[in-house]
This record gives sequence, C-alpha cells and structure tokens, in this order.
Amino acid sequence: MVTLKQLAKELNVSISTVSKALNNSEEIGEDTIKRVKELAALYNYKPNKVALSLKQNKTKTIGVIIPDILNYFLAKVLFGIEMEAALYGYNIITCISNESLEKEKESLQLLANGSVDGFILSIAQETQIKNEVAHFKKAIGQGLPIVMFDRVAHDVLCDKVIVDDFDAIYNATKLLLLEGRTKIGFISTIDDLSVGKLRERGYNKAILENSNQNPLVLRISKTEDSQFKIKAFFETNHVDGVIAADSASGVIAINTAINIGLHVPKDVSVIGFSSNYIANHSIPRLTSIRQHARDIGANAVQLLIKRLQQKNDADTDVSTRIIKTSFVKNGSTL
Amino acid sequence: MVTLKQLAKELNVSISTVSKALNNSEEIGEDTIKRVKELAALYNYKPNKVALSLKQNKTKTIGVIIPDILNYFLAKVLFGIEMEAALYGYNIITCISNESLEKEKESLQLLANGSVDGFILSIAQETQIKNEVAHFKKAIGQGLPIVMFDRVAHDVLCDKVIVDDFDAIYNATKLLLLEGRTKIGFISTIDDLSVGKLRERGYNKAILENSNQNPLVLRISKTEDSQFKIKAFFETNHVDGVIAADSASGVIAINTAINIGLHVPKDVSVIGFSSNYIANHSIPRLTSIRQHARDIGANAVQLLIKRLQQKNDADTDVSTRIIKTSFVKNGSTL
DNA sequence: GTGAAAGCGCTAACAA
DNA sequence: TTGTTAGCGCTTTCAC
Repeated sequence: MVTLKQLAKELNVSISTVSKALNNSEEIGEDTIKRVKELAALYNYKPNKVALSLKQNKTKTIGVIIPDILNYFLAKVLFGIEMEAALYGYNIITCISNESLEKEKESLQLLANGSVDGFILSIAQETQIKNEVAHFKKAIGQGLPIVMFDRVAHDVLCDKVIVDDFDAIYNATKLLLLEGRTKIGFISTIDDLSVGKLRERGYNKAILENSNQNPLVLRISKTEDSQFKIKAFFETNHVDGVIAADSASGVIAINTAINIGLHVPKDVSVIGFSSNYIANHSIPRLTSIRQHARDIGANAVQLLIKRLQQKNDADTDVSTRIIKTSFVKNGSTL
Repeated sequence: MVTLKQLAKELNVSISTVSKALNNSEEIGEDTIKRVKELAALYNYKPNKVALSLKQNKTKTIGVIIPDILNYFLAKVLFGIEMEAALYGYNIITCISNESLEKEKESLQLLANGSVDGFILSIAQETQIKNEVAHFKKAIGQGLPIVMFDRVAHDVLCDKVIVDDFDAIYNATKLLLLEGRTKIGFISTIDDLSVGKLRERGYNKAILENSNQNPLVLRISKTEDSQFKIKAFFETNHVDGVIAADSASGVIAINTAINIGLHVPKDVSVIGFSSNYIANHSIPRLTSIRQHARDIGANAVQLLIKRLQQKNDADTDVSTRIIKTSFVKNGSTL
C-alpha cells in the first residue's frame, strides 16, 4: 500500500500538504491538489484504515454476535445488518457464540479492545437460561453501546429491536379457533428462549380465553428426532391444528401429517414462524408468520449508528423498536 | 479503555517499562512486573488492537466475501471459517456480495485499505457468468492473499478449497442406475456456477456411459416456482430417479413426488446435495451427498494463515485442497 | 533494571 | 499557500 509519505516524497511536498490536498482542503492551491490527486490515483492510494481508526478513535466497524449462523432467521438478520451497515460505510466483524455463554463473553471481551465501535447481538441460549447479563453491562460501561435483537435481556438498559411474538402467535391461534379447530397443539424447539416463551404465552392465552381445550404443548430439544416426536404427537393427541414456534417444525409437521395419511389443511391446519424459503419445503406451503428479518437487522444498525453519532455521552433514553410481523396465508390453513 | 500511558503515570514508571512488564520482558524486575500486572488487571487493561495493527502492520483479521448468506451451505462454510479463525486468534470481517460482481469488487477494494490481512471468498454468480477475475489478481498483487472455496476461478493463481463435485454426482447417478432406474432426471438451480457445471457433467458422463437414456436436465432459475416446475417435470417425463444439484431441489422433488401420488423410493429415487438439516424437511429423508462445509471453511483458514505466516514474499506454490464428499443413505433411495 | 525516543500512517492546530 | 509538529497507543532499539 502507498502511503502519504511516499506520495509526499515523490511530489516534493510535505505529508500534510498531501493529506490536505486529498481531503480537498481550502488551504491548498488548485494545481497542487490536482498534482497530488493524479499521483494518488496513479498509485491507487487509499488512506490506511487502521491509522485512521487510531487517530480518530473509532473504527467504523460493528461487532455482531449471533448465536447460530445456521438458523435461517438469524442469518437473514445478519444479511440485513451487513446491507445496512455497508450503506453507512460500516464493516461488520461477526462472531458466532454457538449458543454458548462462554463464547459470547469471550467475543464481547475480545472485540472490546478497540476493534469495534459497538455491538449488535442476539443472546445465546445458555445465557438466557442462566440469565447472565453482567458481560453486557460491562461492555456498555466501557463505552461500547449494544443493540439487542430478537432474543433480548430485559434487565439490560440498551436499544432493542424485537418482534411482536406474543401478538403474532395469539392471533394465529385465534385464527385456527375461528376455523373451528378444537384441538390445537403448540410445537416448540425453543422453549428456553425469551422469544419461545413469549410465543408459548400467546398460544396459551388464546387457547384459555377462547376455547374449551387445554393447552397442548410439544417441546422438542435440538438433539431429538423431530419427525419422530411430531409423529407421535399427532398419533397420541389427534390434533386438528398446529402452531409451530420455530421455522422448521411447521414444515415438518405438514410433511408428517401427510405421511400418516392426514390431509392438510382439511384434517389439520398448520401455522408457523417461517420464511419464504423454508415454507417452500412442504406441499401445501406453510401458512407463515413473517418476521421481516432484514428489517430487524437494518433497524438494529440504524439504532446503533444513531447512538454512535451522539456527541455527548449523556445517555439518550434507550429505545425499543418493535418490527411487526405479517401474516402470509398459504395452503396449510383453510 | 485504559492505556499504557495511564498505567505508567499511576505507577510512576515509563510507558516502555509498563509495556515490557506486561510482555514479561527479562529486562524488568520481578516486583515491577508484579506491580504493573496487578494494576493492569485491576483496570482490565487490554492492548489496543488498532494500535497493535498499525505498529505490526497486520490486523489478524480475515476478510470473508460470500455470495449469499442465506444459502445453507455457504452459511455453514462461514461457520467453519469463524470457528477455525477464532482458534488462531483471527477475527473475520464478512461482506456479502449478493451474487453481484459490483458489490464483490467494492468489498474487495474497500477491505484492501489495511483492514484485513487476506481474503477467503467464494465467487459471485455474476462474476462467474462474466468470467471477470481482474479484481482478484489486483488484490493478490497488492500483497493480500486470497483463498477461494467452492466456486473458484481456475485462472487465478491462489490457494483453493473445493469439493469433488464431479465424482460425487457421477457416483450418485451410477448408484441410481444400479438400482435399475432407466429414466433419471437432473435438476439444477445453479447451472451457471462452476460447481453446477461440474455436477451436471458428472451426471451426463454417468448417463452416457452407463445407460440408454439421454440426459434429462431441468434448469430452474431463482425467480421461478420450483414446486411448479418440478411437478411439470415429473408429469411430462415420468422419471424414476432424480439427481438434484442443489440442496433445496432434492427435498422439493420428494415432496412433489409424494404430492402427485408417487411413492418414494419405490416409484422414484431421489439424491441431492444436502445437509442434515435440510434433509429433514421431507419424509422420507433425502439421501444426500454431504459436502462437509465446516471442513471446507476450516481448511480455507488454514491455507490462508499458512500463507500469511510465510516470511519471504517468494510465492510458495499455490495448493488446492479437495474435501471429499460423503454419501448418506436415507429413505429416498432403495 | 529503567527510560527516552523513534516510528507505524494519518489528521489538524499552529507556524511561517 | 505550504510546512512543522504533536499525538492517537503501542513496541523496540538504544542509552543510561
């Protein structure tokens, strides 16, 4: 990489002249500016990012910590983050906590050495189970703002971007009740996450308020065979409606129902949290609650950058943005 | 963040003493080392990464440019990259080219300003179609090594990590022929990618060498309704075997076959490139060619770091690692 | 055993 | 209009 020094030497001017010329300073003569710029272009000069970061004490880099990159929703949020960040000239350093508290802490600590200006993150499963938040508060205390999305810690004071999980599932459940379903099951692989809990509560409320059945919940852990468990669930309970809390279970529920000879949606209706892509993995396609993952990512970036640009350290009040889900009617409901 | 300066002041020693003490220099007295370390620990001192990068002229950061984060395979490679990089103390800056040549160029150029020590990337679709490679060569010329994976440019001299696409599909196709299938179709949504072409060639070779049928290829573009097109393909051609080049098509083929009343695998066998996760989205599960995406990522990191550690600029010969696929027999084949 | 000073590449206040 | 200088945080050579 060419440096200012080298340009300066070749042009027989001082380093600061070159610097100012490249930054279109009023102080510098037109012809000098031109000479400098030409040579800079010739050598494809680019200001060294590291030096700039050191000088200006900010990196224009966002640390992103996500629990699981193979989760389609989280990957899509990451996509939204990257896109929006690029728009503002920010880069992102991505760490994957792999649902582990330890790795999450490490990543946070490691990047708090001046590598990033702030964080966007969704909390690891283990962290949510153990309900640890000290490491978040520490980072914030060190002057590194955090924006949490989806899985958030309510007792950490920071900007958040969340989804109307409770309402979405509440409404979806009511929709199945309106269809005349009388035995609606709830399937969750994420019952230990904040969002999983909210969704289950939405289901419970709708069922308890508007039906005579009892809540009927199937919990599946990540190590279990979901096809097998869902099949058993169908056969034991003879449900005529299914609400799935995560994206995969909805599709698997449809495929399983068909496999055991049920007709979807005649015999059983299914609604899930899902994306276009995943919903395509069953016939009929899964009627879905869409989370607008990209918007979530974009909003998180906006909140973070807004906070980074605040001159005074005086905390503006933290804000929570709720990105409304939308409902996509596909073939798996009446 | 605490700096050496602040520690030095508080301890009434010089900055260099503090620096040396923290690095366990032999020059410094034991008690001084102890005093320094205690205060550093108290203040949770961490060397400023940016300053270190500037000083040592290396960032311990890898630029990763991938075409599509929502592609399960690519996301999994990214996972492998992140994990392996973390092991070596490297961070990753992720850019998503979104299959666009322009964005790919931009990302490469942007990060070539000292932000990263080298690149790991998979080439964007548009780049492969237009067969542009100048930007890669330029980056390498600037002293930033590149490791390409999966979608690679054969006329760029750099380290590569690829998969035995041709052989894998060749063998899979032969397997269906051995089952006694006489009308085997090939479904591809990626026929303009280097890997897509290789896979199609593997299929063609197996069919031409070992059967009496002609190759029967269904190409689906990303904007088309794959369920619809696959259904039409089945109904028109009455295939009794399907080889899918990408991960989603295999699962959709199974679901479609079942939907139109075929039995899988009695009436039709299906094999696809796929992961555990995606294969779970059909009943029976998709018999799959596994690409070991995490290994691919890990190997890419190893190659890059090896090259970064070479003292002399004298190019060691570039190497290409082939990560062998493995075959997972599930319910969609006999 | 400890400290002063230079330098990584850059910007900006100040001098000329 | 251009140049000198200091300084961001750190390591390291060279004096003391």
